[in-house]
Amino acid sequence: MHRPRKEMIAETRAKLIAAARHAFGTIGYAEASMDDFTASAGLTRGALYHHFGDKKGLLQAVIAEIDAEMAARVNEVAARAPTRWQHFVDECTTYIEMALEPEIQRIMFRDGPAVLGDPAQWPNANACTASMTDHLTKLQEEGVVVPDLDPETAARLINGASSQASQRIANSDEPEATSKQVVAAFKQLLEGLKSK
Amino acid sequence: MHRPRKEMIAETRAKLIAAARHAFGTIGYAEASMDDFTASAGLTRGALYHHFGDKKGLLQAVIAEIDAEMAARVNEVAARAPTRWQHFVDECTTYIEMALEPEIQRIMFRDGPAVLGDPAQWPNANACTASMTDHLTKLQEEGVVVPDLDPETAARLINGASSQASQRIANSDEPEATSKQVVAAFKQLLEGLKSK
DNA sequence: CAATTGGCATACGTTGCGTATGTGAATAGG
DNA sequence: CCTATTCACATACGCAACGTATGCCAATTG
Repeated sequence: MHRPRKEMIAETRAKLIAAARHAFGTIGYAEASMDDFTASAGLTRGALYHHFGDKKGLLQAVIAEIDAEMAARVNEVAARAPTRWQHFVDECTTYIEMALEPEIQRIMFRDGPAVLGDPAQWPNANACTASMTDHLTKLQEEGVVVPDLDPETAARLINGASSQASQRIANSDEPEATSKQVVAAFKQLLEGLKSK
Repeated sequence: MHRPRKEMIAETRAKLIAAARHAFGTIGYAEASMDDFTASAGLTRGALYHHFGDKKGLLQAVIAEIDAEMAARVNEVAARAPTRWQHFVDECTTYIEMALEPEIQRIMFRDGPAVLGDPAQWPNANACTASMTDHLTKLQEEGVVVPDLDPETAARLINGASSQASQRIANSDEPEATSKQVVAAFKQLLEGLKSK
């Protein structure tokens, strides 16, 4: 039996990531005690250090997992939409919607950058931006978007606006009403990219 | 003599804020040992707890100080500029320039939000956004900016894009070239706010 | 079947935070 | 001018969390 061994290891890693993800997403990275959340997974810090080196390493693993999920969801929505521009806009709004989830907001937009630095430099967590950059490039080739514009730069700026958008909605007293305002303002900004 | 007493207290506060600001701005909030940076100011944690309650309280004080400085610099640049729209754009680019400083980036855009939460909810640190909101409101009244747009919401989104802009420039291999690209893309986004 | 690898736990030392308590100097009152 | 009180700040203590060093047992390899 070769499988059980490998499977147990993979399961341990998965359990640690899941427990950490929950802890980081609720009480936050700094407040999450390694003793506590490893215990909640039926393990100890020994397993954590063995697999991830340190607390930061585990955070990286959690972020990689979330990033993959986000990219999958964005690509899913990507399929339908009449025009490519509409497709691009939908992609952005989907991104904002996802960022509304407290777990994603906390890990990807607050604690992540504070602990690991500029998200643009993260190794395994740029799928969403990459996708947006792709679309912008193609829209440029089609003449929909102004030519003198670096696609990745634009994608990063839009990402920044998106995360603020989500935060504003999430912290609002009336999320519904605020959401309409925020998305409207966001789309207005995107209009600036179009050629006339 | 009533002054010496009051002055000593104010000096102590100032020394703590300065020492903390330097530590937070260089090694970061989490890594900054209260014992270390209070000692570097010739004091102990006793003084810190007396004046600021805890480490977070001191961070708030540091942030309030930086915010005031940033607002002052923005308002300074604000004076000249032919049109109000140009004035607004200059304000934004000045903001981006300021955010290039490692200390500001680290404290205001990375550690600050992680420790204290959404900057929009900070008590004494919204002078810049308030100023931008003001200008947007007036530009709307003048018909330069599209009418159906919440000014504060727009200001927040722009802030998000600005901070990303600064980070991209700061982490670039060729800051000069990148800066041109980033500012161009940023201005392009702002174009979207104008009425046609 | 013996040897070895490695996944994970246990044990220890260190560091940093928060609180409770102490002290000396400046102020206020008589 | 002398005493009492306040208050700015230091010292001392306990606790929690991290990182490392070490140990153990099961699974693999030959």
